Amino acid sequence: MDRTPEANRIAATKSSSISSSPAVQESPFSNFLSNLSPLNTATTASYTQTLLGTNLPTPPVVFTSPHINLQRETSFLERDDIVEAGSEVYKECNTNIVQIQNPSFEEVQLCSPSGCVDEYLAYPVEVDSTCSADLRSQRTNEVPRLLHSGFSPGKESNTEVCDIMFGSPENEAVVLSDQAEKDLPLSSLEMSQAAINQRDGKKTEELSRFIFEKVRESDVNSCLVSRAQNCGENAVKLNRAGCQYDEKNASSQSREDSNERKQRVQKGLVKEGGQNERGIRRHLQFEAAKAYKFTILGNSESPNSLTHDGTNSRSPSILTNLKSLASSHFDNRASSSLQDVSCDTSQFPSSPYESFTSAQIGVNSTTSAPIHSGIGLHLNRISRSTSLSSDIFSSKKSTGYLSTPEQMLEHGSNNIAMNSSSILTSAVSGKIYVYVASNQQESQAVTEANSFTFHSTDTMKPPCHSMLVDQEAAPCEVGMSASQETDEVEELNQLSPKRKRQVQHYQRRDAYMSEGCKRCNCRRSKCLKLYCECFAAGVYCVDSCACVNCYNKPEFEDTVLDIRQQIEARNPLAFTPKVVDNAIDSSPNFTEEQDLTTPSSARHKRGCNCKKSKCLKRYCECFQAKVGCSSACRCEGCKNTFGVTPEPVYNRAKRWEAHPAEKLDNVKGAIACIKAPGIIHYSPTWEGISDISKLTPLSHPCSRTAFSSASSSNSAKIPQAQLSSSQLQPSGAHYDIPYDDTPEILEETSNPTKFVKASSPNQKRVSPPQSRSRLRERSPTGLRSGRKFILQAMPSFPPLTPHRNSNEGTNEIENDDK
DNA sequence: GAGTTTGAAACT
DNA sequence: CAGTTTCAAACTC
Repeated sequence: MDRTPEANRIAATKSSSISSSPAVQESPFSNFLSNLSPLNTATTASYTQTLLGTNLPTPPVVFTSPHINLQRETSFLERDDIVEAGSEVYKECNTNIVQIQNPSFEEVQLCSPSGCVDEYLAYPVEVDSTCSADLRSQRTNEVPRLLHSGFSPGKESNTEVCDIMFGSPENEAVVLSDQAEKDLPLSSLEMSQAAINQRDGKKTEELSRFIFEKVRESDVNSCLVSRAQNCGENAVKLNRAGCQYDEKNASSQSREDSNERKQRVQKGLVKEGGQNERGIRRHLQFEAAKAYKFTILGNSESPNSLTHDGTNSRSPSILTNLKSLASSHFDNRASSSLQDVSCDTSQFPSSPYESFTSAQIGVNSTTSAPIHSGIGLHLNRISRSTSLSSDIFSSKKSTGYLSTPEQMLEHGSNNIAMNSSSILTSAVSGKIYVYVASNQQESQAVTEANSFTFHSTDTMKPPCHSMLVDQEAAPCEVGMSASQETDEVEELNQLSPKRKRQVQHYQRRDAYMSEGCKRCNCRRSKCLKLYCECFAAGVYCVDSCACVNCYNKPEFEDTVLDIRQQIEARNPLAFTPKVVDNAIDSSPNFTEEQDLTTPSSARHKRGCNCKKSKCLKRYCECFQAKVGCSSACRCEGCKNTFGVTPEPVYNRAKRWEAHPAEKLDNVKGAIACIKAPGIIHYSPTWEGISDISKLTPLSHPCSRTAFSSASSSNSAKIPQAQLSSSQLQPSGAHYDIPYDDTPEILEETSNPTKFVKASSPNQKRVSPPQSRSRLRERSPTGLRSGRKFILQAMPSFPPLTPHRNSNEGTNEIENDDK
């Protein structure tokens, strides 16, 4: 294999203790960063291994949860130990994961590099996200390397799992044996075979029973979470491997087909729709496909280099990884969230694990699950935030779409692999960009979707999957808090009977059409523009759509992908969830007390721009999403009262007008919050720090409410003195604060007349919608991307705080300047 | 169901 | 980047 300059550089970097610069090398902070950064060690090592063909030990891709360690103020020495220990832990955990052994507390500790169980419980998102890779974000080689770093589950485990999951080898389709001879990655094929088996109803019960039992055995949530940390990553690797196979064996054919289709499409000769996908809405596997394209086609690495380990490629441990993911996701908050938002929960299997895993592997069950869209997608509207669930069903949909084994071979493996990848990347997505490329804004921005997607469980509408498949109108239950329902009932009672019926009609329609259940009616956009709700939501149109000349169908996948890429080129966040959960979106350090399913915590990411509807009609995206308008909105005469958190800005404005003194108190509170070591100190991430900006007169100064996205542009106005006294962590985020999400409250203080008009304060948006997002995207990269961000966002500002680590931060800046 | 309104998306 | 056009959903009648 040719060694590219990049490879040489990395190899050299590896041998030189992985330091980006001499200056950094000398910095304790940089060492600290290196220890915290999986890519610095694990990825680079794995990549080096791949390039050099050496048999280096499996790199310790152990996410040492910088947050926790910072929170606990782990010393550098401790961190070194942890990282080193992580190498062993990594292997240990892999073994345990594959074998699905009964977890023990010791194991939990092993899997948790910092030795703390609660850390991952407290930061499930971080844990998951760090283990995931948004393949779409692979602007660098980092992720591919990471994904293909040595993961070699035990053979016994392979056999065990494979046999149980897919039956004995003799029962397998020819595909498997053929692939086995070639020693090709079998992940996707196995998935395909599993789907076939499941479709035939041969293995469903056995599979489900196995999964559920195994999951029950692993009943220690914390362990599952910890496992998911590694499993998520490994699963991504495996999925990636599956995509590889697709690339090698299936993509050429499909690409020919797609090119041909594209040509026909351009000529308008293609007959839209196909029998094979009739009645089935399949999730667009944009991210997977994009990742596949990028990493395979656009990456300098040859496909072969991507898979350096046959065992890796064909490891069935993806299933166990999936299980672990499922376990982790259903664990604690995640499980409740998914269940809460379930669409027709009666159709769910008794066990969420069972349901989740079954869906993932393409079981053609009757399980009805949420679809949500994708980038992961993901309900570009509300439901899109349910990437997890939606992606789950994308797999199932693919299964349905591919009705024959031949199809599975030709398309299925690819699709399923991508689906799997999608599942994993989106479900556990979040902050992989931290380890990808600190300056990959687009990647980060796009990755945000994943993060939001997974996090915004509160807003997810279970994709009425059965409906999508069966084309039967099984109304989704609109996720809504009890209080919200009560309010709506009261409002409804006050309406005239006629109006009441109308409202009820809309509510029913709402429920039915709630994200994932949408049908478009496009006529001129060919369903290839964001006008099309299906396209925007990352799903293919279904037969029940009334669209005309629709190209948003599986057979036009390449076209769809191309169009989507074009759109994303214009706006990287175009396909990200429009509604995000404040709690999740804002910070990974949310607590158990925070109900992720509370719509009130959601907000429209970019905000609406209503002029006449007063945000009281469905024209308003906020209203449609049943979320309150936020500072991100530029609406006029806003009367949107949806949501409690964030409180509608206009309400806050009014309140502040009425109680200017309260504003001052809250400013003080905000400052106090910044200063509070016990509150801010534990969260070294940007997200956590950004919470400061969410202080509102009505909420606790340190609560994660009423996020003000619009404040970012004004954030530079924050007095440095306020921050200089803070106990912020020495991460990049530390310096991000004043330049991004400046507390709206602070600005309002100096401009009390700002809210005379009952409208969103962000009518005068200073920065593009994605600007803030990008900044915030960059920020969570925290330790990794801090330097980049510092350069870009605050080149002229000195370190803001006398924090003990401020010197390191200064060094970082200085180093970057050099 | 036709026509109108609305606001996001796309375009210039 | 602001203004305009296009588009499809939402809404009204």
